[in-house]
Amino acid sequence: MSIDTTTTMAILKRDFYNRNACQVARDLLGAHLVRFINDQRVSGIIVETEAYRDGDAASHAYRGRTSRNTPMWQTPGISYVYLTYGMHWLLNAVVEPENAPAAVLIRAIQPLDGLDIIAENRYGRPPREWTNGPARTTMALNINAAQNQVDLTSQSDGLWIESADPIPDSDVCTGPRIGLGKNVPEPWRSIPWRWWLKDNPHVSHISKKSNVEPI
DNA sequence: ACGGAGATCTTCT
DNA sequence: GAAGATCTCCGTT
Repeated sequence: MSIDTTTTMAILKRDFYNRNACQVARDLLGAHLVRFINDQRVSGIIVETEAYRDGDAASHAYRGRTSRNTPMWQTPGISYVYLTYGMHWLLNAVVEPENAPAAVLIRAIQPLDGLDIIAENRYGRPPREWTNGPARTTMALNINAAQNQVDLTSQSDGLWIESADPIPDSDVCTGPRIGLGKNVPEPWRSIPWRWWLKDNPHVSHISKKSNVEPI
């Protein structure tokens, strides 16, 4: 789909995040993930997300609160950044009311501003592979442990999300979440809690093996 | 284009 | 001690 990038942006407020993770994941499609690096704006359009909810066996929060997953219980609208596979940082937005552990994983963006910085951060890779995955996205935007538990509703920490033109349902696809452990039981294993923009070339490469169905 | 394996280390059992 | 909300490289088609 083509995307209008001339819209006037507004930073998403806490109320936006204080909702069911599935609704937030759906509505984050098309929003702009923005990072400030060396006084330069680096951003991308969110094109793929996943929801993780309370009681969800695939969620980090499922077996209770630990030092790592504590942000999931905290104020909606903060970040939850964690290290996976010993080497990759993944960015989540914490959602739902405080004490209801839930988050939305940002799985892919379409590069928008600061392409020179993104190219530098993803040196040697073709543009198509700059941000088409959750760890590729954090590498492109210099996101790591320093961005854990920052306030996404404020510019003060150099990482926030802005609203843009709403995406119609006809341009949204859903499917099962990617990369879940093989011991994750049904219905969580195949529940369609991943959302992406139809035909967008920047969705995560690893997800392209999975099924593709419109809402 | 696709598939398999290694990388690498924190977190929790 | 094992398992990850993954990426990259290197093989083969």
